[in-house]
Amino acid sequence: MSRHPSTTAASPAGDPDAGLNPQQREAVETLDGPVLVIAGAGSGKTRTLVHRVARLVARGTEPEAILLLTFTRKAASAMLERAARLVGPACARVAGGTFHAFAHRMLRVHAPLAGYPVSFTILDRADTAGLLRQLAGELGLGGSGSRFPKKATVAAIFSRAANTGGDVTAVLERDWPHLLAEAEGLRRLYEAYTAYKRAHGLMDYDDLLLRWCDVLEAHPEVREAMGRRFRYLMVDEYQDTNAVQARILRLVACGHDNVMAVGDDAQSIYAFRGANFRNILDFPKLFPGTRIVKLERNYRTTQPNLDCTNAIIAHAREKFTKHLVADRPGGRRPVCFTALDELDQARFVADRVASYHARGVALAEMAVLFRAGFHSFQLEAELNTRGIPFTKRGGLRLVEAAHIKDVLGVLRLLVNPYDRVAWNRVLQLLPGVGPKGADRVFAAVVGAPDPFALLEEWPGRARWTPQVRRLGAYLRRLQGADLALPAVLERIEAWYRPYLERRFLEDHPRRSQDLAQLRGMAGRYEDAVTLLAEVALDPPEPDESAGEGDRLVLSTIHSAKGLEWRVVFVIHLAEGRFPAPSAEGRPEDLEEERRLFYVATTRARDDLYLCRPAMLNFSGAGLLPARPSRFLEEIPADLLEQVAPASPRAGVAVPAAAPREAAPPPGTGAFPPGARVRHTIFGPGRVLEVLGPEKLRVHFDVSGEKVLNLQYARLQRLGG
DNA sequence: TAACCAGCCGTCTTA
DNA sequence: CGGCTGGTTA
Repeated sequence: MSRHPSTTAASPAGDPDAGLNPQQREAVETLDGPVLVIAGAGSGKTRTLVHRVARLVARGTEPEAILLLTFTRKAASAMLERAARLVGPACARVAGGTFHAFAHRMLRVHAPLAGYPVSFTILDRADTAGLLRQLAGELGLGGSGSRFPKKATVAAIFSRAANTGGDVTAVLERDWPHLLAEAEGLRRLYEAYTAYKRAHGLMDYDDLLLRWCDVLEAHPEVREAMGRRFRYLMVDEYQDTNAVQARILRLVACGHDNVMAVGDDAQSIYAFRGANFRNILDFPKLFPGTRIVKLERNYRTTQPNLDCTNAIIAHAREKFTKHLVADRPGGRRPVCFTALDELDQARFVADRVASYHARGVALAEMAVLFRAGFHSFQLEAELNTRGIPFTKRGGLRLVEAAHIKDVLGVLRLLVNPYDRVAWNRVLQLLPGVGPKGADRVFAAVVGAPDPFALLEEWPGRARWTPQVRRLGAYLRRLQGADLALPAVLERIEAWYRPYLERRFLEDHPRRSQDLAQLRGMAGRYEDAVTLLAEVALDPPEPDESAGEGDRLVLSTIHSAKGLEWRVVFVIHLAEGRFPAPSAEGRPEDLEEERRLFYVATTRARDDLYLCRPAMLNFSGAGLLPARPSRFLEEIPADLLEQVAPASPRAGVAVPAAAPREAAPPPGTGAFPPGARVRHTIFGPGRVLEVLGPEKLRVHFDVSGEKVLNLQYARLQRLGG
């Protein structure tokens, strides 16, 4: 590579790095060797990464030799576009994407080294749940009325086990002690699940990273080739990586150690997915000689907003001490709005949005953020009635809908005719075929050299035999037709239409629009394998192709990571909503909830609104007074401008006393016999008997009967 | 014995 | 809206 002195990086417009502060410059100019950038929110870390890419290219580094790993593929391409504007179109050739996409791309070549076929299939969450259900059934676990945990829990346990060496019992002891009674069954299921995936060419999200890591560890020639191919590695959002990702990074950087990791420990919000923000602390151990750079100047927002966000993170138990100082002058205090209820909150947001819009702020420059996907339902309704266009990020996605999965299931069979999850789905579309019938057909498919031909000559005498034969013939013809991807999808849709109409009597027109959209996206991908991987790893958002025009952004906080808007509303800042009830009683989870609140509030450039409804609709229990979120109460009152509803709406009582008084610690009166409840450790259950003013006998779905003392027990009322 | 259907329950975040 | 349950049907 050429070695221009770094200070003379060429640019027609003079110094392209003008305007960078000394810390950013230091990060940009340290081109060789390991660098760790601890960056505060809004400190211009994207800008820093962009300039470093530009600097590398300007001094003659081949763009293909630079690998930029970011949280989403979109973040990578946005950065590369900016870099291209800075030094030229060559930057577009920089390799970039998520760890999972990178691992997938590499495994499409090297999968056989990990004992997998090159045409393996990726299992998403629902696929995993379905497979676990089947395997549990085969092992005689988890029948109705048993105490076996829910599939989502099982999947979480297995994910953690896979990432920590495969010891299910150890994981249970640490994180799910109340499930230790099921350890034996879970261990058997884990082994069956692992063996099954390997035997049938299926990988879940963890496998993509783990198998790629295995290949790198066992094959020095592969990792040396990686080291030669990618000379410069950059990782954004490093606080959200897990131990396996750190190992992959270590292995891919072999031979040069030119790695820059950028992250903010205060914004670590993916622990539930195995991310560990202590990774940041360990980076210097992984890469000896690491240079550490801190970015503490904030360019995004104003001092009053920053005072508020600093106050939030000051309560974090564990943190690097970073005190952000705003670069921008002026600004006003964030507004804390106490709404009567959820409708009032929705109206307030819609009013303000409309008035900003009238004053010239584009809708797309404003965002409403919330903890969970369903928290925005009422607001969506309000926006619809007022005709304010919006787009929603996070929550349920196009590719998770049943009809899309049906169509993709057929595509998966064409790619991998031994994909059990796909067979299951497709076979059960046939009227009369249920789980048992699908199992029987699949059992024969496993040993068949040509599964489609086998179906064509299906010998069974069941009523649905002709349908199975027709399906086999159809699949064989489709496979032989050798069509381009959009044409294949068109054929699948035509075949699927009768089933669609049968299955979704009410709303098949809407669903078939989704299918058309899927077909439209298919043109972008070269083959089915790529489409399926993209859909699993980086689900395309339907709105970005169809969403012309100016739209307000509604987003979960997780999906808002790394983005910013002029005006930000955070809604549902009430106990019971935020922090998430499931974090109750788990100090580590509560810390993560606080960091999540921090991420939300640091998205605002100009105006920040913190909204809390004083009354909330709790499922089953009805409308109840809700205390403000504990995180809201941690902010010193003088840092916020308090706003209450102008006039109470008719028919809605405003709780007169402070809401904290309005909801005393619930006595047994809140839990009558028969009520559905949830306990932080024992999970859901039903009240059997009230034994005293503070004592209840409860039957828990998973762990059976317990006597609880309400003075200590954290019990939550559910519907029912 | 397996599939189907109606009704009920509860909803966290995600590559 | 989707997953689960329990009763009904072929």
